[in-house]
Parts: sequence; C-alpha cells; structure tokens
Amino acid sequence: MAVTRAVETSQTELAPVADGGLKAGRRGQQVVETLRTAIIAGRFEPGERLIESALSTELGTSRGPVREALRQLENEGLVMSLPYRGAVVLGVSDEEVQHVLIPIRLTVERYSFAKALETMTEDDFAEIAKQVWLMEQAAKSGDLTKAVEADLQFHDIVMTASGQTHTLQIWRSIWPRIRAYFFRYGRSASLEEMVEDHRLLLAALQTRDPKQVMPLLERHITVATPPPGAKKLDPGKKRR
Amino acid sequence: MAVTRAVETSQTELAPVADGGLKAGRRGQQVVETLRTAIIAGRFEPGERLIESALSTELGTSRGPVREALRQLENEGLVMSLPYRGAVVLGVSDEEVQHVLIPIRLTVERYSFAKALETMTEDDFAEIAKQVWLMEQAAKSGDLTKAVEADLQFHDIVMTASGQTHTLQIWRSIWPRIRAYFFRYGRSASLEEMVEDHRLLLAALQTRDPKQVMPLLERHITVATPPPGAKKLDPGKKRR
DNA sequence: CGTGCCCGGATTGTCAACCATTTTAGGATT
DNA sequence: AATCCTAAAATGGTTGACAATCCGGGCACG
Repeated sequence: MAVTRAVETSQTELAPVADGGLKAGRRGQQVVETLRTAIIAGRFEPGERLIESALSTELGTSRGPVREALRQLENEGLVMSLPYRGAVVLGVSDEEVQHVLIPIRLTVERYSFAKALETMTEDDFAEIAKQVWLMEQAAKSGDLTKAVEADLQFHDIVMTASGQTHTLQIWRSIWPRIRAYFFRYGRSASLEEMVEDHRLLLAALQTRDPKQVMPLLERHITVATPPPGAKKLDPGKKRR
Repeated sequence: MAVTRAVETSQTELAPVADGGLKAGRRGQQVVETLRTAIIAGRFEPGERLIESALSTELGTSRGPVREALRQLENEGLVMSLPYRGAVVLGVSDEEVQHVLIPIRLTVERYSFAKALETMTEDDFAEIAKQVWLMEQAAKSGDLTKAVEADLQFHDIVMTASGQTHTLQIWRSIWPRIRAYFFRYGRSASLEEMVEDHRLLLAALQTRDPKQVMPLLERHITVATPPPGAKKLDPGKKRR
C-alpha cells in the first residue's frame, strides 16, 4: 500500500507523536516540529506530496492538527499547497538563498541584535552561554543535529530578548529554508568554526558595543555560503 | 450581546461571506480576505481580541475556516496568537517598518523585478497596463481602496511573472503590515504621485533594462515613508 | 492511431457536535 | 486586603460525514 509519490519512492517513516504521554503540549506544534525536522533533514524529497490522511494516521492524530501544521510549513517556505491539490515539498534555489534569504536574515539579525544590546539581561547571557556549551558538546561528538539546534536557540534567544515582534516572526519564517538548503547541499563551515563564531559573538554581546558585534554577526551569516552547484526543484506554478 | 473586547468598544460589523453564491471558491480564503481588509482598514484596533466562535457566526462559517484564516493572518503579521488565548490584533512600530519591513521589501522586489525583466511576456505587460488604468480611474474618483488594490496587483503580477517561489511568498507575508501601517497613520504620497510612479515603472519594465527600472523601483518603495510620530502597540510578550 | 470526453477514485475543504485543556475573572474565605 | 477556589469562556483536538475538486484511465469518435 505504498503511499502515492510524485517523484520517487523514498519510504519515509514517521514516529507517532501522540504516544509517550511525557511531552505534553499542543499536538499541532509537535506535528509541525516532526514534519519540519523530516523535511530539513531531507527525509522528504522536494516535489513529494504530503497527504493529510496519510500523515494523520502515521502521526496518530486527526486531520485537524495536520492541516494546521501544513499551513505553518507553508509559511516557513518548506511546502507549497495548492487548492484541492494539497501540499508538496519545496526546494530552494541557490540564487534565492544568496539574493533573498541571506540578505533578509542579515537585515533582521542586524536590527534585532542592535536592539538586544540595550535590553539583554544577565539571565539572557546565561541562557546563551548554555547554548554555546551545548554546541561545544555536540561539536565534540560530531552531532550535527544537536549543534544546529543550539545554533538556532542562540539566535532565537537574542532575537526574543530584543522584543521586536515582527522581526522575530519573520526570522522564524526564514530560517527553516536556509537550514534545509544547507542540509541538502554540502553544509557550511566546520562545527569547530561554528562554535568559535558563537563564542566570539557571545563575548561581543556582553560588551554591548555594536562596533564589536556587527562585524562578527555579518561575517557569521554571510560566510556560510558554499559555492553554487545547486539545482532547483520547484514544482508546478501557473499564472496567478 | 456585545462581543468581548480587550481594548475598546469599536463595534465592527462583518458581512457574512457565505451568501451570494456568485463568488465561489474556498470559504477560508474569503474569510482571510475579509478579516485582512478589516484589520488593514483599521476596523479592528491593535490589542483587540479575535474570538473564533464570534467570527464564525458573524461570517456564517464554521470554526475550521476561521482557525485557518487566523493562522494565515498570523503569518502576515496582522495578528499574534498565543496558546489557549487566541488571536490579538498587532500594531507595527515605526521603527520596524523603517529598519526591517521596508528593507525586506526592497530586497525582494529588486531581485524579483530583475528576474522578471527576462521573463515577462506581452500578456504580462498588458495585465499590468490594466492595473495602471484601474489605478488612474480610482485616483480620479479618489477611491483610495481601489487604488491600493491596483497597486497591490501591479506588484503581484510582476513578482509572479518572475517565478521566484520564496520571494513571492515572502512578499505576500510582508505587504499587509506595511499597508496596515500606512493606513493607520497618515498615508504616503498623493494618489496622483502613486499613479505616475507606476506608469513610469511600467514603461521602464518594457525596456527590459535594469538600469532604467531599479532607480524608479527603489525610489517608489523608499519614498513612501512619512515622518515618525507613531506609537507602537504590541501586546503582551513573555520570555520564550 | 490519435483526440477529446466522461467517469470514478483519491484528496482536500467544510460542517457539526462533542469533549479535553487551559486561561481568566469573580467570589468566597481567611 | 490578599489568597485560594470555582465556574464560565475560549481554544485545542476528535470523529464522522459530506461536498467540491482534481486526476488518471478508459472509451467513443473522428
């Protein structure tokens, strides 16, 4: 009873999200995280269809949360959904990453970090230090996923601290595609470099001096941009 | 049976969306448009709560489409929703408009217009010309709403023609807040100026020469930026 | 032999009724 | 006056059923 696929057969298994009972919280959010992780990790190919009923039985929920999750993923640019045709996984072109996603990330992070310099508390710094430490551990054991998670948290903490609603919201809708891109094609710099970047950033943040922070930040964001060689995969689009 | 309000009593009436029977299509999408228009036009105050059940009865649909609509509006930055607390209308700070939203709009439109120069067909130009004409008519009769709608379509057509999925998606998530901002505080330039801008832009596009287009585009986007004097309104946010 | 039409299965969109979970606002108690 | 408690309000999720739409394949026709 193979699920219908639009591209290839890459039989992806998803663990139910309803079990355990330990991790509470809204089902829908867990569905989002499960699917997002799966897509970013490349467990779904671009072009592949995501069928609501299939996902809901696989994840052990009803269609409601799955529908909401798909909408969320659509806003994160990981899928595109067409009326009565459902959601398909999207790819990202090299060009859009370079010319649009990275510049936007630069814009939001520059603004947010500048704001955060004025508002961050000692607790915030401590929380960030924790993420740096986690990143170090992950780097030592070569756990890319954990390192990336810490990276993510690092930036999320700073941007949350800046208290800029829209900026944060936009950032959260941008990063998943960038991550997906770097996961699909050769990744960015080495894990060690990544840790070092963040260690320096934390130190700079503590000085609360924009002149210290901004160069590091800009370098950190723009450096992780490997040479092209990417194909796009960006299924069907019609006129308006 | 006044609806519960969090800020003031601004008794807003919404026409049902289910009637008529002429305009078909997914209910949910119509709900989105109704609410978006209402918010942008300022018929809901920032801080005001949007209650699913109230909206669904007012609009004549079930809660399902309303829920999806609220999610969509959340991605457009018009509302923010917190777990078990529902959706609240958001304001936009002057600063975020200047330092984040406008720069992002610049990024996506520059890229998209450049791409479109290579791909636009005669039909596209014709469709754009139609919007310019509609804008002229609206300007003559002083119909701001219609003029803005044509403006919107103008840019949407070009960006759709460019075929850049993510860029288009991001643009659609950005413009509503910018519109809301300009509607709330004194608007941008005059309608005549707006028409002239687009007329020139269309002519420039037809030359397919980036050197002709870009200066006009950048001026068009950045010019509409009235002096500050804005308050923010950006209800409750906690730590992560 | 190709072309176009029609049909039925698959999938999304919507509805309705219901219960669980959580927040919130009063009210009672101390 | 402050605290705790309770009940109403609202959201989150479930189920089951339809309606609307898309898509692929078979069939008749040129």
